Amino acid sequence: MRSGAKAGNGKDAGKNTGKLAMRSVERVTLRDVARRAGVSEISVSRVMRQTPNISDALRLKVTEAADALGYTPNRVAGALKTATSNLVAVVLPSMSNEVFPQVLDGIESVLSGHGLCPVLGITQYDDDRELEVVRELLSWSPVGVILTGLNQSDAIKRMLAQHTIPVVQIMDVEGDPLHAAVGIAHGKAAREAADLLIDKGYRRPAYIGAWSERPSRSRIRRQAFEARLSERGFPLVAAHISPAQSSVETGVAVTAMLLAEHRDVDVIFYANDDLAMGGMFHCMSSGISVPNDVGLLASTESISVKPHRLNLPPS
Amino acid sequence: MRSGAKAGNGKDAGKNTGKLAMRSVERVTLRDVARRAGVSEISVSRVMRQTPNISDALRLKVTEAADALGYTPNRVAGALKTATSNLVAVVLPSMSNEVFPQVLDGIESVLSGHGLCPVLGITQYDDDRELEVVRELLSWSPVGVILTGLNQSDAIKRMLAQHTIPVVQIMDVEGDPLHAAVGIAHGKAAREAADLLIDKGYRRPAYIGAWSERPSRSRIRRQAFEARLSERGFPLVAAHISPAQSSVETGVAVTAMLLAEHRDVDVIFYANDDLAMGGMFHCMSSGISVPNDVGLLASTESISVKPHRLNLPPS
DNA sequence: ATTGAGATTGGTAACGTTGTCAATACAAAT
DNA sequence: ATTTGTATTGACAACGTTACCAATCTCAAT
Repeated sequence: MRSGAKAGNGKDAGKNTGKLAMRSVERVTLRDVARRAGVSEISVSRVMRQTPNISDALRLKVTEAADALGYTPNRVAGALKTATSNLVAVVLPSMSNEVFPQVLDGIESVLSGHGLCPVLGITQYDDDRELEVVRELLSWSPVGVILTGLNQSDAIKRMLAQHTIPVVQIMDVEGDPLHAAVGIAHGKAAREAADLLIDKGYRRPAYIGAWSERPSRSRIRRQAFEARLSERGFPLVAAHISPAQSSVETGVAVTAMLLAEHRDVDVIFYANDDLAMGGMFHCMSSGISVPNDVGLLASTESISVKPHRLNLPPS
Repeated sequence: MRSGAKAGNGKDAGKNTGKLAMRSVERVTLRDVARRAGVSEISVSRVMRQTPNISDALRLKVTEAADALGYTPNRVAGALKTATSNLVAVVLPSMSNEVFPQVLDGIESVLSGHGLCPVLGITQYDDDRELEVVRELLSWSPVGVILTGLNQSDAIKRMLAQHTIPVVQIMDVEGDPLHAAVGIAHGKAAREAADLLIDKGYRRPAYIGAWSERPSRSRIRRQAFEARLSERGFPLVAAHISPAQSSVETGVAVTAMLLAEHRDVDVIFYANDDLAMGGMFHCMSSGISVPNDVGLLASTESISVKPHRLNLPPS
């Protein structure tokens, strides 16, 4: 597969004398730039890194030589020496749920503003895979890790403890973060949703979920929702959790089924956006008026942040 | 901001004697594992890499020591030595358009099956940013690069020419790829769409786009669509390209506006899924029957692949 | 002129790994 | 017993960069 790389290492001694760099087999290094500029390697390094206290003369010589040679710094070497990088490990469970691309988009835009690069790992909600992914990403000495959810396996926590980099856990804040958590208080949000529905006068609520509730966060939302409804005296009239993957189509199908079986339902709480969108489609195409005939609710977001807890030894 | 990392480097000389690794300040290296296992560093390296010709005795000693110390290989050092990595640079213009998360999902799943990691860069459709992103990602010695579209700037092409890694350009195949292209033949697809509509009997087609047609691919689709319609004798009746960002809401609004102004339109071709979904919503909520009153079409995908052209010097 | 405090440059030695070349062990073939 | 071959292990030197000391050099104050 990766053959062909054995490219003839032979006689490439000819210097680039022209202006445009020819295809160079050997990588252009600091040494090459230094030689061409007639300065030391370390000086080139400093110019490239914008270190303070560089004379204009030196800077000029170096940038000229670097441009001429088409020099690209080798961060791998730099990272080895400094034991840091500009990489941030980002571990997400999936890209199918619409929320994760959005989250990733946000992560990327903030990171890139700080000169950092996200390295992506996707676990497919599989704990073993998550361990592998984290191990893989940690081997690149990232400066930080972003994980999804608060309940990583002990193996992962142990592995993270070997490093001193900050860990941010996203999507959930109801629990104990390793360092910091940013996300949704799912239980609180679901209770607020229940309160909202009841306060609005709905009395016969139903719930629709999908895909065996893989992200445990959706299970937490459902349970909190259910519990709060019961507390308030208006328990769930119906609930259907489809084994199918969450999607607009699933939302259409399950909504149709549920409303057919339970004509008295007056509001439906959906596990996520896709399903709710499907519900909306079903109602629109069936002449069911929303929210007059049936109310639809996808989620109440109540984002909060747990501040970074410094990782100090218990004193 | 990134303070606090200056953590006391002091007296942590105590060996890990317990079973659970304590927070170790120093990184565990091959050397540590080797010492503990009573073998050479290179042997540890070989065991970790599953090199052939290793005795079971050695393998056992090494894995035992590695587990005990919680060793994680340092790929940065490995990458420096071997001048290769398991990273693949992935450069996308955006995460907002639903297609890119899907593409990224596909990329990640295939890559991870081969032990590769995507490193992500997002350009926001900005050529300067694309150059920066590519430079940044190349500095990590990826084994390959995935770019979006076929029209990168010359600066980028020159930079890529410095390396010998394969470049895959996605989303478009109508043009000359650097090495290989995988994507949609946009012009062909749009012409087929035009044919399809006319063959189905539609006679008064309209077009809806958004966001100033930022990805030039959508402009290509529109132009090809328009041209083909004219060829067939049924030119566009109306077109509206919203300055707003493409979204379901924009789709609703623009569809409403267009249908109000042009009651005779019998089919609408949308620049993308989001807009079409908005159009669908508008029709459903306005009692317009699809496809009886108006037909809606988002895209005809006609994926093709240009095979890898080996990067040989002209002979 | 002399001194001293920056500012500016360079030399050297790592960082943790792996390719290359040897060295050893051990079995099979003579 | 000797040779040959193969399986297994090790020593050493890089990979390209940067941290850590020096070594100059400049310029103003003594």
